[in-house]
Amino acid sequence: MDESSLADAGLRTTLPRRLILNIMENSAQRHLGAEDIYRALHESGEEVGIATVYRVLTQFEQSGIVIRHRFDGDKAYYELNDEEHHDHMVCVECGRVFEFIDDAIEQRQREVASAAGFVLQDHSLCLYGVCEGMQFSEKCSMPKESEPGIYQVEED
Amino acid sequence: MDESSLADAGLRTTLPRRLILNIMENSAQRHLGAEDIYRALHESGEEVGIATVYRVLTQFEQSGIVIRHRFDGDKAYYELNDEEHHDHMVCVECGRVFEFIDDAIEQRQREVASAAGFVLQDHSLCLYGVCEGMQFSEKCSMPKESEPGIYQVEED
DNA sequence: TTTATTGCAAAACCTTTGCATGTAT
DNA sequence: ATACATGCAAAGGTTTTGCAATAAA
Repeated sequence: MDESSLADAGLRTTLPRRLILNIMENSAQRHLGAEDIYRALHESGEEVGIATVYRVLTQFEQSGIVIRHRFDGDKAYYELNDEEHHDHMVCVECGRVFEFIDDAIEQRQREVASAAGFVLQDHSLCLYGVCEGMQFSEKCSMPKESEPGIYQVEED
Repeated sequence: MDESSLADAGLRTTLPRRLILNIMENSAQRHLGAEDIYRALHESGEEVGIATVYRVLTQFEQSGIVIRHRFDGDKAYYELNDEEHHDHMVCVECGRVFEFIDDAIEQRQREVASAAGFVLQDHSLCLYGVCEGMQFSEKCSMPKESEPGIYQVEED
């Protein structure tokens, strides 16, 4: 995912767009809210308006550069679309977001949709619970989001 | 689910609470937004403030009388908690919400969580697509929500 | 130069809250 | 009588929009 994705998406290569793309690529957190990005911009001295952040994120979503999530709260979270579909687990204690892939669930969803005559376009699955780290300590000790963190469960 | 559920929940039996419970029990739509309920109240001549609607729905959720969903948009939808867990399919064309139960998916979620050391508390799964009715006509011809509409897919 | 993009402030939208009044127990 | 519930209006948080100024093509 480099800057050419902007051109590919039919978006002019502007400073705000390059900056936001950069932040999302280099953030320790894969899942960022608009306000997080706005804050990161200002912390690095870049004066980009919050309206622009929202507009850019919306354009990024429409062109497939990012995926917008709305886990459980009232604000949206954005993550780069790495073309590898995954679902999410959110720790209700520490708020951290984990990703996982499970082919059996994916397959089953297709069957459910098909059985109901539904043409499946998309889905969102989010598990809520307490992560391993928070079960035994105040501080979460699970791998950071910036580390490889996709759990692939073995098929039976 | 009758009015005694209010007492069971430790909530005083007040007019607004009875009215809202009634609307949710008798609505053709199982999934209602706060505004929908507010409108229904006013259409039947009951003067209940929108703040009360929100407060009552929050209390209902906290006492397990209703379940709050936040499908994809920015507003919340509430449905009576019939004690039978199910997931949802939302038609992106007509907006109708369908319910389904799939034990294989439920089981697999437990396995995924467990494999990640996660203590699972809850989950939300929503499939998005085009319902059968909308594939062939302008008008959706799928069973109305008020009719029995839970799709139970056979296990393999 | 032409068209898209930005910034600002204002508004839209859904939801929550403070406070005085009213109601259930 | 007491504690809880309500209505109103005001405020909260997030996201969108109008419009004049600016920058990319």
